[in-house]
Amino acid sequence: METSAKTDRRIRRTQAAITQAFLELLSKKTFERITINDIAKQADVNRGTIYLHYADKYDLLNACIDCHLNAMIHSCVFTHFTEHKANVDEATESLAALFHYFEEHALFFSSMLSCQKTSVFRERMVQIFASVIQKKPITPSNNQTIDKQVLTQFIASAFVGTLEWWILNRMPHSPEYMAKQVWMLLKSD
Amino acid sequence: METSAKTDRRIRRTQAAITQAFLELLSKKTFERITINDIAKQADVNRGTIYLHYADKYDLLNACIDCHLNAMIHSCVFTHFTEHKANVDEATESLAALFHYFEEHALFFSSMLSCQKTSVFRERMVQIFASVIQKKPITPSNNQTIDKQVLTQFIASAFVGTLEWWILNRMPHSPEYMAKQVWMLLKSD
DNA sequence: TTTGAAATGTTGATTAATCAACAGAAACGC
DNA sequence: GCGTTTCTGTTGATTAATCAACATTTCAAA
Repeated sequence: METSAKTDRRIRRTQAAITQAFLELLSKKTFERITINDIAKQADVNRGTIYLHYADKYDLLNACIDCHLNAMIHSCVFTHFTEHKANVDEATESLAALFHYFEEHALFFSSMLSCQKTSVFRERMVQIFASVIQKKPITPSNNQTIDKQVLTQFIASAFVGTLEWWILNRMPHSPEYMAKQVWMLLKSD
Repeated sequence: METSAKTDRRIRRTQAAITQAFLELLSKKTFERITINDIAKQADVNRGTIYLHYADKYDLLNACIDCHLNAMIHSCVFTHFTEHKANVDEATESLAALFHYFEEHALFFSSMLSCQKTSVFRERMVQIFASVIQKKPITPSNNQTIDKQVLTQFIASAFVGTLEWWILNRMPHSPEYMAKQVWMLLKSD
């Protein structure tokens, strides 16, 4: 992803404006009711310009999902809690950071999770978490005959499902509390 | 000032970005210490682009002054307090709105007033207030042999001086209080 | 159903912004 | 003082964004 290194400043600016405008609109309207005209007006960009970057609003949606999931992963020092040395403090801090990211962008995630494309978005969430988890040597303990892939999918699904529940139920607990709870559950595996 | 009607969207955007960046920088550094590079970086604009719109940073400063003084005049329903029917409530409300505008943009005005170009900025302030006052039929009462121009200059100077004192002394009174006081003084003339 | 308004996606010509490179001026530390 | 760095203002070639216009399509209301 050699993004911002050499890309023209105008491209960076307009893409940022478009995606931000799109997210702003997503906090007011549902995805289906958002038009290209709306986005262009909100982003202060010519309507035709949007088509220079995205085929249609579905393409834009996917790009936004990519961007956001990527930002989410990078927002927390996510690598910590999959390391051998299971430093409890570091791990829960990382998890809390992740929950904080969700809290901060709750509008986006709840929009994504509550619209028709729920399953698509959930699948992509699980996928990206699974790929992150898979990169790290997980669960040195309890190494009975448990398939690594199965375990990865198991953890990722549990994680995403918990996040989804937390977001859609308007975050009934604090990020720190959730981080603690999830960490305890992860350790027991 | 047929500004936004037909001007290219890109011009509007970049000029807005540049002037806003300039104001943001003015709240941190003094004018003399601000470089074109700083402005370009803050505005996320190529350095050369600035020269497409402004000859140098002094030209930019003047343009910003124009813009800000214009916005200030239009921010309050300023016409009220120069009308015949001296509705006290409306007048003080307008004045309070004006003081509120100053309070909100105190950083800009204090930067302008406390730098070397104090006199230039003050003169322009007096000038614009005088032109606004002059447009309206003022002081129907007490119409002794008082030259209208003299009166205009008198009021404008008093007004600007009071604003300047208020800003540079870190706004020791509330906008409402100042509006009341100034209105009482204006009525006595 | 028909009509009218708004959204879509695309086109070509035009314009603004970018980038890299330049030479000269000012500012800074040694 | 001198050398280094940074800022300045300008250049020309290149690219991205704009605008107006177009034919379709969608959609809501008469």
